Parts: sequence; C-alpha cells; structure tokens
Amino acid sequence: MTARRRYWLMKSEPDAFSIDDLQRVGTEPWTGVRNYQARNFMRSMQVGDGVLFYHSNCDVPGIVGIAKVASTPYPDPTQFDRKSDYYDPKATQEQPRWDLVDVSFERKLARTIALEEIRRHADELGEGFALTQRGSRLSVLPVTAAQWKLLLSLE
DNA sequence: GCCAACGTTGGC
DNA sequence: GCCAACGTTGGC
Repeated sequence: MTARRRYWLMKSEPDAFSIDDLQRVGTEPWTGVRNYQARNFMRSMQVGDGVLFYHSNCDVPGIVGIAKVASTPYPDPTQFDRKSDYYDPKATQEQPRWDLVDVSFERKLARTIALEEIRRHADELGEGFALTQRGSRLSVLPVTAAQWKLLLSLE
C-alpha cells in the first residue's frame, strides 16, 4: 500500500547545481541539507513524489524545472567526509544526523516561473506556503496538490 | 533554560 | 555587496 503522490519544492543555487546539471547527470543525491526541518521533509519523501526545482540566490529566482524523488531517504554520505564542506563531526555511521533522497530529472519548464510572479499569487497559494512566507529560508518544503497545479499553470 | 553572539540564507 | 531574518551555539 503506497500513499498518494506528494509534492515538494527544492531550492538549489544554480552556480552550485542547476537544473541543467540535473539534466546532464539524470539523478543526483541531494547532499548538503543541514536544516532539521528540511531534513525531516526529506525523511518523509517517497519514490515518485513530484519536485519543483527552484533556483535561488541568482538573477531571477524561481521555479525552473520538474524533478521527482528517485530513492527512499538514506544517510547523506557527506556528513562523514572530513574533506567535505558538509562534514558534521557529531554524525556517526551508527547515528547519522542527516538524510537525503536522490532526485531525478523530469523536464525543464518552458520558462522560469519567477518568485516575483509567484508572489502575485500569494493569496491563492495560502499563508502556509513557506516559499512566499516572510523571512522563510527553508530549502526543502512541501507543496500541496492545489499549489502544484496552480504554480505549473503559470508556465 | 535563557539569550547574546555568530554564521548562513537568499532576495534585492 | 548589503542586510533582514533566521537557526545554532555556548556561556552562564
């Protein structure tokens, strides 16, 4: 018995890892999330869940593509790697702190759905939508089916 | 358990 | 590059 497909939005800085990078590699482990709320969302992901791929910290922040969850959650290997920027000395193999999922490319959007445009639909998206919440920096966040539909209708 | 200091995120 | 907002750390 599998639960109904769910939806997420995941942020990435295009300088570090862009939608084109994901298209090139096909599937990528979503390493480096070091925020408990974001981690907990990844822990609840299931294979096949829909992902809105979002470019942050760039000229035109916004949704640029669609991906999907391609694995169940497992420990982020970079937490054990002393040479990694994401190394966490408090994490052990026995008790990992950080989990991730693999994300696989589905398609690029015909155009970027800019944050500025998304904000104009803030009322329809609802107050609980973390992307447009004042001050929110969450890099992995849930999207309802209605929000998914609305956002993609802007494409 | 409080909270000041610090580091990070990410829009602008 | 700036800086507001936020999360984490660590002294007490």
